[in-house]
Amino acid sequence: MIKIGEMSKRTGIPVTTIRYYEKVGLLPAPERLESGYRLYNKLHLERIKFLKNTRKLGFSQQRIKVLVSLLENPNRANEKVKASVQSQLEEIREKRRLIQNIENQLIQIIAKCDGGEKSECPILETLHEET
Amino acid sequence: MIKIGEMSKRTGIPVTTIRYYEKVGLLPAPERLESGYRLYNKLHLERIKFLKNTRKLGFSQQRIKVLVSLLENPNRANEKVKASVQSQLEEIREKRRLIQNIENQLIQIIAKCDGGEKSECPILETLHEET
DNA sequence: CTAGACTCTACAGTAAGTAGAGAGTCAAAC
DNA sequence: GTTTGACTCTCTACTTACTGTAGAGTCTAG
Repeated sequence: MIKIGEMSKRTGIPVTTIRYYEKVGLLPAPERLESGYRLYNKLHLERIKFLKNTRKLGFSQQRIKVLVSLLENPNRANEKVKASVQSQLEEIREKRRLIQNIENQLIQIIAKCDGGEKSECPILETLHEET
Repeated sequence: MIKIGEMSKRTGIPVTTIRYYEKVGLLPAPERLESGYRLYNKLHLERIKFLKNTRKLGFSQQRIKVLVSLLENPNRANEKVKASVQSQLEEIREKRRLIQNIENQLIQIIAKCDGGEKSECPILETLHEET
């Protein structure tokens, strides 16, 4: 049984964030000492590692909640887990496409600047055009 | 001279967002009718198109403010414009790398699920591991 | 017994808008 | 002349996923 500071050290998640996860329902409320200090067990540690990993993979809290409820259900269909991660992959793919598109546009825009000392600026002009 | 609804129609930017741009200093405050209605001119139209384009390219408000101040300065060095867009490109590149990394990890994780009906779930197990 | 580290709750702030309430204004139809 | 519907105004609250701060209480080592 460990207190929140020790939990923070072991997981690398800030103390304030751990409390926040409890508040939003991603982490079950732990026991408390008489003083009100939170006391976490091994399951909480596992849960926080889970949250850390899913967060790193860009999962939204909404989607993490779905995964957590599957996690807590011993009769879960593992296909549902897979489906959730696949939806996440689709979202990420779409984001990557968007950002790649932006990257290409920026490269093209930068290429318009020839470094000339004229008063007009091809970059600013481009940024005013209709797209 | 047009009112805010017409401006919204011409630019595709919602009315509330136009007012918001004024509030945060990206768009100069326009004249007003006696009734208080905003009246925009051609320069405002140009500015909103500019904001629309830079926003589409993922520029932060902070960076857009830098560009706008260069835009407004007739003695600007065009090199500074280029430098700002190049910084933006670097940021976007970094984001793309990150998201590509996530995409690859998700693909690997999904591959671990063989669709078996067992009680253990390789995906959930992976999401509990230290990384 | 006291200093310093730790923990508690509650509230405010971040980026970049979006949505809604409630009130006032404008143009046109009747 | 009025009334209907569309438009506009300000102000506030909400969004995501936290982070930071204030002020108070608690624990532990010297």
